[in-house]
Amino acid sequence: MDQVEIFKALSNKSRLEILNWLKNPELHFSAEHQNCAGVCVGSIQEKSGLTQSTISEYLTILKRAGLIEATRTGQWTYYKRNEEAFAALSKLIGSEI
Amino acid sequence: MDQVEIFKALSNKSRLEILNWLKNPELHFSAEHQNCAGVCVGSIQEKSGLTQSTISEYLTILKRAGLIEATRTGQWTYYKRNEEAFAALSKLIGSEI
DNA sequence: TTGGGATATCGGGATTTTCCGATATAACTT
DNA sequence: AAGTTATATCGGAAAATCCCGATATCCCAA
Repeated sequence: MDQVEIFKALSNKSRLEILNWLKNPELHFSAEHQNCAGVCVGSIQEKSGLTQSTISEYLTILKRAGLIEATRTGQWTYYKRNEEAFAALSKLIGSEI
Repeated sequence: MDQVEIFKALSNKSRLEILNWLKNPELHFSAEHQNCAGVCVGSIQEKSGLTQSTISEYLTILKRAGLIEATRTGQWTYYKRNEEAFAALSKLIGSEI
């Protein structure tokens, strides 16, 4: 758990927005663009207004920080939050840092 | 409470180190370089190995993010943690973000 | 097996961050 | 008033980040 990498991942308005959307996918994405594995890249990209390459990169940054998880199914990659990571981070800030 | 500003402030190894030192000043600084208002800039600078200007800037960044507080006394500025801010951030990550 | 759709990676210009040395300011001392 | 000490601010080189367009890869369908 690289603290600096996590905080860097969180140091961007667009990435915080993505994490917020993924907290309640059913609220932010239509049913056909999500499943139990998460939401696909294209839906996130479309909603964000940023380019596909940027969103793909941002999702990779969040994934490398451990904040989200990816599941590839056919040509789609579904991303969802790793809630354990957020719980651990919350605890860390509340006690260690 | 600007989330991005807070996470940017935390996105640096040296600044995280400073916050860690300030968590238990009595463990990391000699008694004559601290008081109830915190630890003075020079002591932090000396311990860090970075230059005076860099440490002064880093403390300003942490202060602007609300993570630490400054008290000027004569020619010294004492810095200490703002624990409420850390508690609030922990709560935020555990529920909002 | 070829074409198309979804995602990842590459290369890069613009901006920001990192950390420095030099200089300014502010307060104390004599 | 002049010198000293503590801190803040300025200007800048190097590195990192932001976000893009172009291209590559991967998978499915016809």
